Amino acid sequence: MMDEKLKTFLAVVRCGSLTRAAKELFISQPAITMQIHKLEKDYKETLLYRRERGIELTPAGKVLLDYARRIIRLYDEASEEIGALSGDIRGTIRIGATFTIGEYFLPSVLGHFKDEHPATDIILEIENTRRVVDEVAAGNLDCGLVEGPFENGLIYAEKLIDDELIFICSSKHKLANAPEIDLETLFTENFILRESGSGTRKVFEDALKKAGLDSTKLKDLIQLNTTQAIKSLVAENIGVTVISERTVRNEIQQGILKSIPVPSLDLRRTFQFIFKKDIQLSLITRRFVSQCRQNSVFR
Amino acid sequence: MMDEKLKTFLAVVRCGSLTRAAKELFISQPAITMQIHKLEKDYKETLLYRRERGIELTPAGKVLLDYARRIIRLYDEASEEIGALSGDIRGTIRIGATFTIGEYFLPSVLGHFKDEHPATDIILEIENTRRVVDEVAAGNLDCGLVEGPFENGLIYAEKLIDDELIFICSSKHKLANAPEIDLETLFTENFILRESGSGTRKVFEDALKKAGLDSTKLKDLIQLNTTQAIKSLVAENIGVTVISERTVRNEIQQGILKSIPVPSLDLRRTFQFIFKKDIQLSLITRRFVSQCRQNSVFR
DNA sequence: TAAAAATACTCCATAGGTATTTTAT
DNA sequence: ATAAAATACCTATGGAGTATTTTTA
Repeated sequence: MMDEKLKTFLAVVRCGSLTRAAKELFISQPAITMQIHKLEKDYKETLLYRRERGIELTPAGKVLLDYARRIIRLYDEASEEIGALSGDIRGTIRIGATFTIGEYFLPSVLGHFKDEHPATDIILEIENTRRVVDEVAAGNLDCGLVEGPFENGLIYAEKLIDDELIFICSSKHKLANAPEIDLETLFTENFILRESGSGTRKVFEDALKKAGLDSTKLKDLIQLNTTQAIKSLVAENIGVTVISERTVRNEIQQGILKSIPVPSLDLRRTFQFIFKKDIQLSLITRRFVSQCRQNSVFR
Repeated sequence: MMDEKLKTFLAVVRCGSLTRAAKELFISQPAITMQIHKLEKDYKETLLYRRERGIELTPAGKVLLDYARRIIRLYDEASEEIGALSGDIRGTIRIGATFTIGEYFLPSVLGHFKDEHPATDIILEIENTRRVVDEVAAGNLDCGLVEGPFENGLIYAEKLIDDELIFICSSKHKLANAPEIDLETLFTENFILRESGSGTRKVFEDALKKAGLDSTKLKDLIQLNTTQAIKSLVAENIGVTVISERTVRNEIQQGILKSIPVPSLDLRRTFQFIFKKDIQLSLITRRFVSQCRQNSVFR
């Protein structure tokens, strides 16, 4: 089970000698020799230079070492995951997220996750991108969800989704079927926005600031603290708003809400999952990651 | 070699029956039964519901199926890669890249790649992000390098680096030690830029356009078609320029060039490697990807 | 020449084969 | 009733052990 030959190969590399590996694995040294010979016969390449004091890897050995580690890791993860099928998964997961993702997207994911894994403890730390990246790199967090660019050689990043804020109005609004509109014209409309400090509001204000504009110019501001309430008010044609595209995709398809095209503003950002490179993720972390990938808020 | 039991399990799932799998693998049906029983004993879980017409996977079977595929894929890749160590790698790699990456970053990578793998054919298609994404998703390209956000469920994306354009001047320039500067002030300086159509120029003009500004306002424009020449002119204090940060990192560290902080403009983008999901990359593609990850232009 | 790896030889566990029975619908 | 899977039983391969020789710096 689980490819004893590859495990032996890993032990030999780790120990630097067949004899020491034999002691570590509690089998005889000739058994080790045989297993390595079998691998060398299978791959038709010498894997080890036999030196007087221990061994050294050949180029083929180096390639196999990399693959052997990944293969054995998968075997381990498979066992662990199948073993965890019966019985609750226990343990703690430490997640880092930026404000936008942590407050806006994660609550529903964490709800589902806690339902399915009631015996786990979840620690969510909301910080800015730089802090999340640093904490993941330092090993203080199991994974992170960030949207900004960052530089850190210890981090492996995988794109989750792109998020885009769009301007919307009711289908009865006078801008409902308008062609492209500039920001000055749009700013004369009544705006309904999330409160200051909300993720969405922050994305919007940051983009305005980057474009050299001032959000205080917005007219007759109505503030609400839920996306749903804002959508309802916009649908009632009380005003317009800026909102994450994926939260209104259905309403737009049904014709209840309309998107207002504003070409001069870029409100897109890429949500990324980040992990510490070369670290084996815990079972519970892998579960969380796979739930995020499947969750509808990230599709 | 290569875990016959897992291969048998995959064949059984593929065929939907032990008997059919036995025929496909040219071994007896009881042999298949035994191998599956061994797996079930190892993992202490039933893997298959035995139905009258063929089999169905249990939850544990589904988990193992996923891992078995990944494990067998790694075994295949290991064999292929070790086999390729002696003798040139042959074949064709079709790479898609955006203008910015394809013209600006890839040439040096492709140079090295062709040196190390002279027997390969490289097809580089330079298109916009949307086209590259679509062609990779359609299977017409082996991989893609893009910098923009995109939406496509068939695509797996992995961050490569973040690229940032910065404004620079000579250390003798009057802005060399200035604090934050707004764009209007900066635009009164002599600008030295790449020609229209260059990747860097396009990033810059796009960002200006997004910020509602006009690049034609730039004063006394000098145009050159190489980054090196621009760096030399800026160092000679002939003017200022906007340039990819990583191409001047050394000169800034040595104090030859200075970065001019302009807070109102965001010139960052994330370079991403993209692949078609659930497709096994060819050996040559994997080699190219690993060379890109290691190449200094992406660090 | 001394430590480490390879070989020689024996033994037994296990994987595979054929023939047959049991199971599930 | 019948197709498919499980079991019984036999054989042979190969992996592990001990004892010993060969290799390498």
